[in-house]
Amino acid sequence: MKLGIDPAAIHALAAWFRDHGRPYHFRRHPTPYSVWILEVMSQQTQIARAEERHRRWLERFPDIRTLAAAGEEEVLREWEGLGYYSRARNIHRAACQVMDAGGEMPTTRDGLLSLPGIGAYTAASIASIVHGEPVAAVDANVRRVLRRVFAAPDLADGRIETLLAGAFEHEPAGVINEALMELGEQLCRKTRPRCLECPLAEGCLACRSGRTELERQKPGSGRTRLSIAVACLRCRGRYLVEEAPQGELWAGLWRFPCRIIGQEEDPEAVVRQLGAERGLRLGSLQPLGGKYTGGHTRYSIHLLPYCGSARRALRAGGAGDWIDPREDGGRTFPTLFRRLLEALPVKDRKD
DNA sequence: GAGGCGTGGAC
DNA sequence: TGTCCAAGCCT
Repeated sequence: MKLGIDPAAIHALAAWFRDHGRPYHFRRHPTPYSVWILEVMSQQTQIARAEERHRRWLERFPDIRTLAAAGEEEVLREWEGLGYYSRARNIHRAACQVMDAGGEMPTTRDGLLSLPGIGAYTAASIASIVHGEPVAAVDANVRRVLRRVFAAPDLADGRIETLLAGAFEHEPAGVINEALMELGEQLCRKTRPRCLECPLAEGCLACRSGRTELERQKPGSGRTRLSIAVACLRCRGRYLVEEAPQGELWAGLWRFPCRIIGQEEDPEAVVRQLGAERGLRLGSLQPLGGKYTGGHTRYSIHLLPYCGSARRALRAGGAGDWIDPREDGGRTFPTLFRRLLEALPVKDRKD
Protein backbone atom coordinates (compact mmCIF):
# COMPACT_ATOMS: atom_id res chain seq x y z
CA MET A 1 0.00 0.00 0.00
CA LYS A 2 3.00 2.22 -0.32
CA LEU A 3 2.88 3.12 -3.98
CA GLY A 4 0.93 6.26 -3.46
CA ILE A 5 3.18 7.23 -0.63
CA ASP A 6 6.53 5.50 -0.82
CA PRO A 7 8.93 7.83 -2.63
CA ALA A 8 11.41 5.02 -3.25
CA ALA A 9 8.96 3.07 -5.39
CA ILE A 10 8.08 6.20 -7.33
CA HIS A 11 11.69 6.99 -8.00
CA ALA A 12 12.32 3.39 -9.03
CA LEU A 13 9.43 3.57 -11.47
CA ALA A 14 10.69 6.82 -12.98
CA ALA A 15 14.21 5.40 -13.24
CA TRP A 16 12.91 2.29 -14.96
CA PHE A 17 11.05 4.45 -17.44
CA ARG A 18 14.13 6.54 -18.20
CA ASP A 19 16.10 3.37 -18.90
CA HIS A 20 13.47 1.29 -20.63
CA GLY A 21 10.96 3.73 -22.08
CA ARG A 22 10.76 3.27 -25.83
CA PRO A 23 12.17 6.05 -27.98
CA TYR A 24 8.91 6.96 -29.66
CA HIS A 25 9.31 9.93 -31.92
CA PHE A 26 6.30 11.65 -30.40
CA ARG A 27 8.22 12.04 -27.17
CA ARG A 28 10.83 14.21 -28.85
CA HIS A 29 8.97 17.49 -29.18
CA PRO A 30 5.73 17.25 -27.26
CA THR A 31 3.43 20.14 -28.07
CA PRO A 32 -0.17 20.50 -26.94
CA TYR A 33 -1.35 19.77 -30.45
CA SER A 34 0.86 16.77 -31.19
CA VAL A 35 0.21 15.18 -27.81
CA TRP A 36 -3.51 15.67 -28.25
CA ILE A 37 -3.52 13.94 -31.63
CA LEU A 38 -1.33 11.13 -30.35
CA GLU A 39 -3.51 10.55 -27.32
CA VAL A 40 -6.70 10.39 -29.36
CA MET A 41 -5.08 8.12 -31.94
CA SER A 42 -3.98 5.78 -29.20
CA GLN A 43 -7.47 5.39 -27.74
CA GLN A 44 -8.23 1.69 -28.05
CA THR A 45 -5.34 1.44 -30.47
CA GLN A 46 -1.92 -0.04 -29.91
CA ILE A 47 0.63 2.68 -29.42
CA ALA A 48 3.03 1.42 -32.06
CA ARG A 49 0.34 1.76 -34.69
CA ALA A 50 -0.70 5.17 -33.49
CA GLU A 51 2.89 6.31 -33.70
CA GLU A 52 3.19 5.55 -37.42
CA ARG A 53 0.03 7.37 -38.27
CA HIS A 54 0.82 10.24 -35.94
CA ARG A 55 3.89 11.09 -37.96
CA ARG A 56 1.97 11.15 -41.20
CA TRP A 57 -0.83 13.16 -39.66
CA LEU A 58 1.51 15.93 -38.53
CA GLU A 59 2.82 16.27 -42.06
CA ARG A 60 -0.69 16.58 -43.40
CA PHE A 61 -2.10 18.76 -40.64
CA PRO A 62 0.90 20.40 -38.94
CA ASP A 63 -1.14 22.59 -36.61
CA ILE A 64 -4.62 23.28 -35.34
CA ARG A 65 -5.21 26.08 -37.81
CA THR A 66 -4.51 23.80 -40.77
CA LEU A 67 -6.68 21.11 -39.26
CA ALA A 68 -9.61 23.41 -38.63
CA ALA A 69 -9.35 24.86 -42.12
CA ALA A 70 -9.61 21.41 -43.69
CA GLY A 71 -12.95 19.78 -44.42
CA GLU A 72 -14.21 16.89 -42.37
CA GLU A 73 -13.90 14.68 -45.44
CA GLU A 74 -10.17 15.31 -45.65
CA VAL A 75 -9.74 14.65 -41.98
CA LEU A 76 -11.68 11.41 -42.15
CA ARG A 77 -9.67 10.30 -45.13
CA GLU A 78 -6.41 10.86 -43.27
CA TRP A 79 -7.87 8.75 -40.48
CA GLU A 80 -8.83 5.89 -42.79
CA GLY A 81 -7.82 2.51 -41.43
CA LEU A 82 -7.53 3.62 -37.82
CA GLY A 83 -11.13 2.79 -36.96
CA TYR A 84 -13.47 4.46 -34.49
CA TYR A 85 -14.01 7.28 -36.92
CA SER A 86 -15.92 9.43 -34.47
CA ARG A 87 -12.48 10.18 -33.05
CA ALA A 88 -11.53 11.94 -36.28
CA ARG A 89 -14.82 13.80 -36.45
CA ASN A 90 -14.37 14.94 -32.87
CA ILE A 91 -10.80 16.03 -33.48
CA HIS A 92 -11.99 18.18 -36.34
CA ARG A 93 -14.83 19.66 -34.32
CA ALA A 94 -12.49 20.36 -31.43
CA ALA A 95 -10.03 22.09 -33.75
CA CYS A 96 -12.78 24.34 -35.07
CA GLN A 97 -13.91 25.03 -31.53
CA VAL A 98 -10.38 26.01 -30.51
CA MET A 99 -9.94 28.29 -33.52
CA ASP A 100 -13.27 29.96 -32.81
CA ALA A 101 -12.10 30.62 -29.27
CA GLY A 102 -8.89 32.32 -30.34
CA GLY A 103 -6.65 29.49 -31.48
CA GLU A 104 -5.16 28.34 -28.18
CA MET A 105 -5.90 24.94 -26.73
CA PRO A 106 -7.00 24.79 -23.11
CA THR A 107 -4.04 24.09 -20.84
CA THR A 108 -5.78 22.51 -17.88
CA ARG A 109 -7.43 19.15 -17.53
CA ASP A 110 -10.81 20.72 -16.84
CA GLY A 111 -10.47 23.02 -19.84
CA LEU A 112 -9.48 20.16 -22.10
CA LEU A 113 -12.48 18.15 -20.96
CA SER A 114 -14.72 20.67 -22.69
CA LEU A 115 -13.44 19.58 -26.09
CA PRO A 116 -15.26 16.80 -27.94
CA GLY A 117 -13.41 13.49 -27.94
CA ILE A 118 -11.35 14.39 -24.89
CA GLY A 119 -12.38 12.45 -21.83
CA ALA A 120 -10.91 11.84 -18.40
CA TYR A 121 -7.89 9.93 -19.60
CA THR A 122 -6.94 12.11 -22.55
CA ALA A 123 -7.43 15.37 -20.68
CA ALA A 124 -5.23 14.24 -17.80
CA SER A 125 -2.64 12.87 -20.16
CA ILE A 126 -2.26 16.10 -22.12
CA ALA A 127 -2.38 18.29 -19.02
CA SER A 128 0.26 16.27 -17.21
CA ILE A 129 2.63 15.57 -20.09
CA VAL A 130 2.56 19.01 -21.70
CA HIS A 131 1.76 21.32 -18.81
CA GLY A 132 2.94 19.39 -15.78
CA GLU A 133 -0.44 19.39 -14.08
CA PRO A 134 -0.39 16.80 -11.28
CA VAL A 135 -3.32 14.69 -12.46
CA ALA A 136 -3.50 10.95 -13.08
CA ALA A 137 -4.18 9.62 -16.58
CA VAL A 138 -5.93 6.36 -15.83
CA ASP A 139 -6.00 4.02 -18.79
CA ALA A 140 -6.29 0.24 -18.97
CA ASN A 141 -2.58 -0.18 -18.20
CA VAL A 142 -2.56 2.09 -15.16
CA ARG A 143 -5.72 0.44 -13.91
CA ARG A 144 -4.22 -3.03 -14.23
CA VAL A 145 -0.91 -2.08 -12.61
CA LEU A 146 -2.51 -0.36 -9.63
CA ARG A 147 -5.05 -3.08 -9.11
CA ARG A 148 -2.28 -5.61 -8.98
CA VAL A 149 -0.06 -3.54 -6.71
CA PHE A 150 -2.88 -3.25 -4.21
CA ALA A 151 -4.37 -6.65 -4.97
CA ALA A 152 -7.67 -4.85 -5.42
CA PRO A 153 -9.49 -6.08 -8.53
CA ASP A 154 -12.22 -3.52 -8.11
CA LEU A 155 -10.08 -0.48 -7.36
CA ALA A 156 -12.00 2.44 -8.85
CA ASP A 157 -10.51 5.15 -11.03
CA GLY A 158 -11.25 7.83 -8.48
CA ARG A 159 -9.30 5.93 -5.86
CA ILE A 160 -6.43 5.43 -8.29
CA GLU A 161 -6.32 9.16 -8.96
CA THR A 162 -6.09 9.86 -5.26
CA LEU A 163 -3.34 7.32 -4.73
CA LEU A 164 -1.29 8.70 -7.58
CA ALA A 165 -1.72 12.29 -6.42
CA GLY A 166 0.74 11.46 -3.65
CA ALA A 167 3.25 10.17 -6.16
CA PHE A 168 3.25 13.41 -8.09
CA GLU A 169 5.00 15.13 -5.19
CA HIS A 170 8.09 13.05 -5.93
CA GLU A 171 8.21 12.78 -9.70
CA PRO A 172 6.49 14.75 -12.47
CA ALA A 173 2.97 13.54 -13.21
CA GLY A 174 3.69 13.25 -16.93
CA VAL A 175 6.59 10.92 -16.22
CA ILE A 176 4.64 8.76 -13.79
CA ASN A 177 1.65 8.55 -16.09
CA GLU A 178 3.69 7.48 -19.08
CA ALA A 179 5.86 5.22 -16.95
CA LEU A 180 2.85 3.34 -15.60
CA MET A 181 1.39 2.93 -19.07
CA GLU A 182 4.61 1.60 -20.46
CA LEU A 183 5.16 -0.60 -17.44
CA GLY A 184 1.73 -2.08 -18.10
CA GLU A 185 2.58 -2.66 -21.72
CA GLN A 186 6.07 -4.07 -21.31
CA LEU A 187 6.06 -5.86 -17.94
CA CYS A 188 2.75 -5.83 -16.12
CA ARG A 189 0.95 -7.43 -19.01
CA LYS A 190 -2.41 -9.02 -18.77
CA THR A 191 -0.99 -12.51 -19.13
CA ARG A 192 2.36 -13.66 -17.84
CA PRO A 193 3.57 -10.45 -16.20
CA ARG A 194 7.34 -10.16 -15.93
CA CYS A 195 7.55 -9.44 -12.23
CA LEU A 196 11.26 -10.23 -12.00
CA GLU A 197 12.06 -7.09 -13.96
CA CYS A 198 9.43 -4.89 -12.38
CA PRO A 199 10.54 -1.87 -10.36
CA LEU A 200 7.37 -2.11 -8.28
CA ALA A 201 7.62 -5.80 -7.48
CA GLU A 202 8.80 -5.33 -3.93
CA GLY A 203 5.69 -3.51 -2.85
CA CYS A 204 3.28 -5.30 -5.15
CA LEU A 205 0.74 -7.40 -3.29
CA ALA A 206 -0.19 -9.43 -6.34
CA CYS A 207 3.42 -10.27 -7.05
CA ARG A 208 4.24 -11.11 -3.45
CA SER A 209 1.26 -13.42 -3.18
CA GLY A 210 1.80 -14.90 -6.63
CA ARG A 211 -1.74 -13.98 -7.61
CA THR A 212 -1.31 -11.77 -10.59
CA GLU A 213 -4.35 -12.90 -12.54
CA LEU A 214 -6.83 -10.38 -11.22
CA GLU A 215 -8.62 -9.66 -14.43
CA ARG A 216 -12.19 -10.65 -14.77
CA GLN A 217 -13.34 -11.03 -18.31
CA LYS A 218 -16.80 -10.10 -19.31
CA PRO A 219 -18.94 -12.93 -20.58
CA GLY A 220 -20.65 -12.73 -23.91
CA SER A 221 -18.04 -10.66 -25.65
CA GLY A 222 -17.84 -12.99 -28.62
CA ARG A 223 -18.48 -11.69 -32.07
CA THR A 224 -21.49 -12.44 -34.17
CA ARG A 225 -20.72 -13.78 -37.59
CA LEU A 226 -22.03 -11.68 -40.41
CA SER A 227 -22.10 -12.40 -44.12
CA ILE A 228 -22.57 -9.42 -46.38
CA ALA A 229 -23.39 -9.56 -50.07
CA VAL A 230 -21.65 -6.75 -51.91
CA ALA A 231 -22.55 -5.33 -55.31
CA CYS A 232 -19.56 -4.03 -57.25
CA LEU A 233 -21.46 -2.65 -60.22
CA ARG A 234 -19.61 -1.16 -63.13
CA CYS A 235 -20.84 1.29 -65.72
CA ARG A 236 -18.44 2.90 -68.17
CA GLY A 237 -15.48 1.97 -66.04
CA ARG A 238 -17.02 3.46 -62.92
CA TYR A 239 -18.42 1.74 -59.88
CA LEU A 240 -21.39 2.67 -57.76
CA VAL A 241 -20.57 3.61 -54.18
CA GLU A 242 -22.84 4.92 -51.47
CA GLU A 243 -22.51 6.59 -48.11
CA ALA A 244 -23.59 4.31 -45.28
CA PRO A 245 -26.60 5.84 -43.52
CA GLN A 246 -26.72 6.42 -39.77
CA GLY A 247 -27.68 3.31 -37.89
CA GLU A 248 -25.86 0.99 -40.25
CA LEU A 249 -22.38 -0.41 -40.06
CA TRP A 250 -19.71 2.12 -40.99
CA ALA A 251 -22.18 4.99 -40.80
CA GLY A 252 -20.95 8.00 -42.70
CA LEU A 253 -18.25 6.13 -44.60
CA TRP A 254 -18.45 5.07 -48.23
CA ARG A 255 -19.01 1.54 -49.47
CA PHE A 256 -20.53 -0.46 -52.25
CA PRO A 257 -24.21 -1.31 -52.11
CA CYS A 258 -24.44 -4.27 -49.77
CA ARG A 259 -26.74 -6.19 -47.48
CA ILE A 260 -26.38 -8.55 -44.59
CA ILE A 261 -27.61 -11.95 -45.65
CA GLY A 262 -28.73 -15.10 -43.86
CA GLN A 263 -27.10 -18.49 -44.05
CA GLU A 264 -29.40 -19.81 -46.74
CA GLU A 265 -29.64 -16.74 -48.86
CA ASP A 266 -27.94 -16.67 -52.21
CA PRO A 267 -25.56 -13.72 -52.25
CA GLU A 268 -25.71 -13.41 -56.01
CA ALA A 269 -29.47 -13.09 -55.90
CA VAL A 270 -29.19 -10.44 -53.23
CA VAL A 271 -26.73 -8.51 -55.37
CA ARG A 272 -29.22 -8.61 -58.25
CA GLN A 273 -31.82 -7.33 -55.89
CA LEU A 274 -29.54 -4.50 -54.78
CA GLY A 275 -29.12 -3.53 -58.40
CA ALA A 276 -32.82 -3.71 -59.15
CA GLU A 277 -33.67 -1.54 -56.18
CA ARG A 278 -31.46 1.13 -57.71
CA GLY A 279 -33.04 0.93 -61.11
CA LEU A 280 -30.14 -0.93 -62.70
CA ARG A 281 -30.09 -3.65 -65.28
CA LEU A 282 -27.30 -6.06 -64.56
CA GLY A 283 -25.33 -8.26 -66.91
CA SER A 284 -23.69 -11.41 -65.71
CA LEU A 285 -22.24 -11.35 -62.23
CA GLN A 286 -18.98 -12.83 -61.14
CA PRO A 287 -17.78 -13.46 -57.62
CA LEU A 288 -14.69 -11.39 -56.94
CA GLY A 289 -11.72 -13.55 -56.06
CA GLY A 290 -10.00 -13.36 -52.73
CA LYS A 291 -11.14 -13.46 -49.16
CA TYR A 292 -12.56 -10.41 -47.56
CA THR A 293 -12.95 -11.10 -43.89
CA GLY A 294 -12.37 -8.88 -40.97
CA GLY A 295 -13.69 -7.66 -37.71
CA HIS A 296 -15.97 -4.92 -36.64
CA THR A 297 -16.62 -3.86 -33.09
CA ARG A 298 -18.95 -6.71 -32.38
CA TYR A 299 -19.10 -8.61 -35.62
CA SER A 300 -16.90 -10.96 -37.51
CA ILE A 301 -17.54 -10.04 -41.09
CA HIS A 302 -17.29 -11.92 -44.33
CA LEU A 303 -17.84 -9.99 -47.54
CA LEU A 304 -19.25 -11.81 -50.54
CA PRO A 305 -18.54 -9.46 -53.43
CA TYR A 306 -20.03 -9.86 -56.90
CA CYS A 307 -18.83 -7.87 -59.81
CA GLY A 308 -20.71 -7.05 -62.98
CA SER A 309 -21.79 -4.48 -65.49
CA ALA A 310 -24.83 -2.34 -64.99
CA ARG A 311 -27.03 -0.10 -67.04
CA ARG A 312 -29.34 2.50 -65.73
CA ALA A 313 -32.75 1.32 -66.76
CA LEU A 314 -34.54 4.15 -65.08
CA ARG A 315 -33.43 7.65 -64.34
CA ALA A 316 -30.82 7.53 -61.62
CA GLY A 317 -32.41 8.46 -58.36
CA GLY A 318 -29.97 6.89 -55.97
CA ALA A 319 -27.89 8.69 -53.42
CA GLY A 320 -24.71 7.03 -54.63
CA ASP A 321 -21.89 8.14 -56.88
CA TRP A 322 -20.17 6.40 -59.75
CA ILE A 323 -16.45 6.53 -59.25
CA ASP A 324 -13.28 5.43 -60.95
CA PRO A 325 -11.68 2.97 -58.54
CA ARG A 326 -8.34 4.68 -59.10
CA GLU A 327 -9.76 8.04 -58.11
CA ASP A 328 -12.02 7.80 -55.14
CA GLY A 329 -12.45 11.55 -54.85
CA GLY A 330 -11.09 11.58 -51.34
CA ARG A 331 -13.85 9.41 -49.98
CA THR A 332 -13.21 7.38 -46.85
CA PHE A 333 -13.80 3.65 -47.09
CA PRO A 334 -13.78 1.06 -44.32
CA THR A 335 -10.68 -1.08 -44.65
CA LEU A 336 -12.52 -4.12 -45.99
CA PHE A 337 -14.10 -2.07 -48.75
CA ARG A 338 -10.86 -0.29 -49.49
CA ARG A 339 -9.33 -3.69 -50.17
CA LEU A 340 -12.24 -4.55 -52.44
CA LEU A 341 -11.83 -1.28 -54.28
CA GLU A 342 -8.20 -2.05 -54.92
CA ALA A 343 -8.99 -5.54 -56.18
CA LEU A 344 -11.54 -4.40 -58.73
CA PRO A 345 -10.88 -4.83 -62.43
CA VAL A 346 -9.94 -1.41 -63.79
CA LYS A 347 -9.69 -2.28 -67.45
CA ASP A 348 -11.97 -0.17 -69.55
CA ARG A 349 -13.93 -2.71 -71.48
CA LYS A 350 -17.24 -2.21 -73.13
CA ASP A 351 -18.68 -1.15 -69.79
C1' DG B 1 -24.44 2.49 -17.08
C1' DA B 2 -24.49 -0.59 -20.63
C1' DG B 3 -23.84 -0.73 -25.40
C1' DG B 4 -21.80 0.93 -29.58
C1' DC B 5 -17.90 2.11 -32.13
C1' DG B 6 -12.86 -0.41 -36.33
C1' DT B 7 -8.87 -2.45 -36.88
C1' DG B 8 -4.75 -5.24 -36.58
C1' DG B 9 -1.52 -7.59 -33.24
C1' DA B 10 -0.62 -11.15 -30.06
C1' DC B 11 -1.29 -16.01 -28.85
C1' DT C 1 -8.89 -18.67 -39.73
C1' DG C 2 -10.31 -18.39 -33.59
C1' DT C 3 -10.40 -15.26 -29.43
C1' DC C 4 -9.14 -11.35 -26.95
C1' DC C 5 -8.29 -6.67 -26.70
C1' DA C 6 -5.42 -2.21 -27.14
C1' DA C 7 -2.53 4.96 -24.08
C1' DG C 8 -11.43 5.46 -24.34
C1' DC C 9 -15.34 8.29 -25.34
C1' DC C 10 -20.14 9.26 -26.02
C1' DT C 11 -25.07 8.53 -25.46
